[in-house]
Amino acid sequence: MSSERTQASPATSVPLVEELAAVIRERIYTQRYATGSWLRQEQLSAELGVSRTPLREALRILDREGLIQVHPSQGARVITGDLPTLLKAYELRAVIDGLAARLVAERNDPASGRLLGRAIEAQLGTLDPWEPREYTQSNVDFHEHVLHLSENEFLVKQSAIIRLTAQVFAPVALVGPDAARRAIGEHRAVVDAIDAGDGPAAERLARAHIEATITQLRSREDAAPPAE
Amino acid sequence: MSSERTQASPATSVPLVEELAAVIRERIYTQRYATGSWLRQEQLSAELGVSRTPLREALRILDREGLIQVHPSQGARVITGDLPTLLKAYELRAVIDGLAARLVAERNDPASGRLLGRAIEAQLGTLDPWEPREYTQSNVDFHEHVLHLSENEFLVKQSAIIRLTAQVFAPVALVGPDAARRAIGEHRAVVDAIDAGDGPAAERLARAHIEATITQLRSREDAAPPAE
DNA sequence: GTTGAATCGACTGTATCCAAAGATGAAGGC
DNA sequence: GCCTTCATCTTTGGATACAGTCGATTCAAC
Repeated sequence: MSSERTQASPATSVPLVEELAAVIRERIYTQRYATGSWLRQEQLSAELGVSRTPLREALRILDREGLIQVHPSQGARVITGDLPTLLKAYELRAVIDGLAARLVAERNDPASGRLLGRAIEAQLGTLDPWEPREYTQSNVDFHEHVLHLSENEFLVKQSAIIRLTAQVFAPVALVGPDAARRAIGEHRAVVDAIDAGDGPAAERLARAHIEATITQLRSREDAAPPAE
Repeated sequence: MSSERTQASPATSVPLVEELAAVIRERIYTQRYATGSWLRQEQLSAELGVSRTPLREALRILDREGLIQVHPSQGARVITGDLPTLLKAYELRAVIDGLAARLVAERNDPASGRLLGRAIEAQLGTLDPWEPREYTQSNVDFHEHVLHLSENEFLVKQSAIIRLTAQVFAPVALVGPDAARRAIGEHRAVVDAIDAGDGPAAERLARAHIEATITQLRSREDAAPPAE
C-alpha cells in the first residue's frame, strides 16, 4: 500500500474500511505488528496512505474482533498473547468448532468433504520438510473452511477467534511436527464424520480436537511463566 | 440525548462512540428502530446531537455485533428478524450458553448461585400478572448474568447474540406465560447444576434449554410464512 | 524524597468540503 | 408499450483542519 490507492485501483468496490481492517489484521497475524505493541493513528494512516477517518473505523472493528484493545485517550495496542488469555479463547473455540463441524455434517453436501480433504492434503504437504509457517496457515485454512461451510452467518463472524488462537498466539502455542501430525489425524477423523453425515460425532471430534490442545497447553501453565 | 451532551455531562469518561453504540443498540432492542428499517447517518447524528464521525464508528461496531448491516454506499439497516436467521442465531446461542453455564459451575463460587437465584425470582415476578416486556428483560438478565459470571472475556463479547435472539427477534419468537414458566423451570435446573459444581450437567441443561426453543420455533417454520 | 504543576504527545470529537456510488425518474429509441 | 439511457438527487465515503481532553512524563519546589 502507501501509494497504490491514490491513482491506481480503478474498481476496488470493497470499502476502504474493510480493506484497512484486512491489511492491519493480516499484519498482526503475520507478527509484523507484534503483540502488545501500540498502533498510532497518525503513524498508521501515514503508513497506509489513508486519512484517519476510515482508519479509526477499522481500528474499531479490530477492537470488536478482539485483535486489538483501544484504550480511550491512550491508543490501540495489539492484544497481548499470554497463556491464560489464550486458554480462554480456546475454550470458546472448542464449542465454536464443534458446532461448525456438526452443521457441516448435517448439511450432508459431498462437496464439503472433498474441499476439506484437499485442505488436509495441503496440511500434510507442510510436514515433510517441516514448515511451521505454512503449517500454521494450512491449519487456519482448514478450520476456516469448516466455519464457512456451516453457512451460518453468525458462526462465520467468529472467524476472528480462530486466527487469534492459531496465528496471533502462535509463539505461545507453538507446536512441533509431531503435534502437527496428530492434529492432522484428528482433522481427518472430523472430515470422516462429516462425510458420513454424522453430526454428533463430527461435533464431538472437532471439540475434542481443540480440547486436546487446551489440555496440552494447561500442562505448561506452571512450567512456563507468562512471557512479557 | 439530543442536547445533554453539549454543555452538560461534565465527566462522562466513557468515549462517545461507546455511548452512541449503547444508545442505538438499546433503541434497536426496544423496537424504537424497527427491524429492517434504514438508519440514515445525517438524521441519526442530528437526532443524537453528535457529528457523523463518531456515529459512523458506532455503526461499524453494531455492524460487527450483527445488529445492523452496513451496505456500502447505501446505508445501514437494522437486521431483519426472519425465522431462518433467528434459528441460525439460536444455534450459536445454544453452545455459547452451554459453555458459559459449564464455566460458571466449574468456578464453584457460591455467590454465583445466589445471584442467579435472585434473577430467577425476578423472572417469576413477571408471571403472575403476565408482563411480556418485563419477562423478556428478566430473561435476558438471567442469561447475561451467566455469561458474565463465566469470567471469560471472549464469551462476554458474545453478549450481543443473546439480546439479538431474545429481544430484537421478540416479535418473531414471542412466548406466552406457559412457555415462560417452562423456561424458568429450565433455568432453575441449570442453576442447581451450577450450585452442585457439576459442569457437564450445567452445560447439557443450558444447551438443551436453548435447543428446546429451536425445536419449538422450527415447528412453526412451515406454518407461518416469513413475515416481512 | 515526595508532592504538584507544567508540558507534551496522542486520542476524541466537530465541522466542512468534495468525490463517488445507488436510486430515481424522465426522455427518447425500438 | 416497453426498454434503455441519461441526468439528477440523495447518501455515504473519505480527507482535512481545528478545538478539546486525557495521561504520562518531567521538573521544580517543598
